[in-house]
Amino acid sequence: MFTVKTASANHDVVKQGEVATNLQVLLDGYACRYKITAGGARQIVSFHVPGDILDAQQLLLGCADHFVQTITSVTIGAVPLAEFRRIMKLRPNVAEALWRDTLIDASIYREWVLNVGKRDMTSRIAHMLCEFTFRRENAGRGPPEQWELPMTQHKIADATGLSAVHINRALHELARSGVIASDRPEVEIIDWLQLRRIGDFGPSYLHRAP
Amino acid sequence: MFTVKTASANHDVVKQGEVATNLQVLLDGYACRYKITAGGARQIVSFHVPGDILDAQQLLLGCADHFVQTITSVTIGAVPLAEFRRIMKLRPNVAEALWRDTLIDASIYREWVLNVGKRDMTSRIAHMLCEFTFRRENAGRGPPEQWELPMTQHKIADATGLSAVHINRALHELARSGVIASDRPEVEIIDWLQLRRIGDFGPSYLHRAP
DNA sequence: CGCAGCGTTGAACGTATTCAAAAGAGGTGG
DNA sequence: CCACCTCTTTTGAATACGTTCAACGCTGCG
Repeated sequence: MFTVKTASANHDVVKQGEVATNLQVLLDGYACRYKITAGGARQIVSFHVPGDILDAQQLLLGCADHFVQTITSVTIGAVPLAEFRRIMKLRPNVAEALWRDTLIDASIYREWVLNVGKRDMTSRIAHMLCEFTFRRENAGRGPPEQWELPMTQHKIADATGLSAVHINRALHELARSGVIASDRPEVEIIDWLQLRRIGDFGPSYLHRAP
Repeated sequence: MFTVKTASANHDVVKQGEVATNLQVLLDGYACRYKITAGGARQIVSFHVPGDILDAQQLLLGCADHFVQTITSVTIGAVPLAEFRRIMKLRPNVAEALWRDTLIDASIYREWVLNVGKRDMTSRIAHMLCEFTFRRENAGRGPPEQWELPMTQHKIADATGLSAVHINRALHELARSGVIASDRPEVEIIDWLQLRRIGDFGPSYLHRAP
């Protein structure tokens, strides 16, 4: 038993401090998870593609300690928490699958800490592009060679801990060196292997099929 | 049924690429979890205090995608994985508790992405000190006012994405402004509230008792 | 048409890094 | 007990990377 709802772009579907009543699954569109400092600076901590669970945390941890915002218009499947807990009792496999999902999320966060903490501007952005490309394809959203980048440069900046100005320059730099082609908003990966090399990207941390 | 072992400081107890045969629990001492870039740069993604599970990930996700290294000499409890899986089948509560633990880990990683991505030098270091102080006390390792800092400045640098030189300067800066006293290796928190304010630290993301 | 958000560009600035060098602390062996 | 080695901390100076500020063009939408 679940309901389907839609939301427009740039809308918070999970709010900090809120106690969830539903388990939300992203069915179509893209979203991002972010936190804010006391000073109001915003850091995107993950991107989400169709198939991702948006608030697994609330199942066991009370209220949300962050926000989840839509990037595009989305459709979301919502299962009442009580209902979901009942299913988990009945089918331990479901609980185990969710737990596995949580472990993968944690693995991705670790990679992001590394990305934001230790890689330089170009590498950092390339890595982010690689991850999104990979997950996008993995979610069955079309081939990795050419696709429309759903997020603004400002959002990429918030995700990489850089300024929007630099994202712009780095994207042009990558285009000038022939790794990507960027007639916005279309992004074309021209040299996937080179992009992976620049971004120091190895997909093993995503724990998906090779 | 579990065995207890010891390890000296700066020893890898979980290695990247290794498939675990045991579930390891830190019983005494401190440890850190880290990843490395292709260029050899190292980023610590979490610190660990007694009571923490060091390789919950391997339960469901095959081989480790990172390292766990001891900071001090430690004692570790090890439960064979097969044994542990049997316990989980028998007692769903244990599995749920572990899952909950994984969710908290993920929450901490999110905070670290924010910390490394968006906070300035001083705030970043103060936040790290706050978190460690809080978790240390929460693990029953003595009062938060005064304690020995187990990690070197180099490790703090690796954890915050800064250089060791800057950690040194920032620590002195914090000492000069009277927030901490640092006659190394003893650290004394003089003004806990001020340190929290500087570090923009709110413990809710740790999901512990207030 | 006019407004708002996004992308683009240049120049000045600032923060943190890097390099280099030396002093202190702890451990080991002669 | 002292000499020596290594690791950590400390300090200064030059450098580099990314930020900030400001302004303008573009596009889509009301």
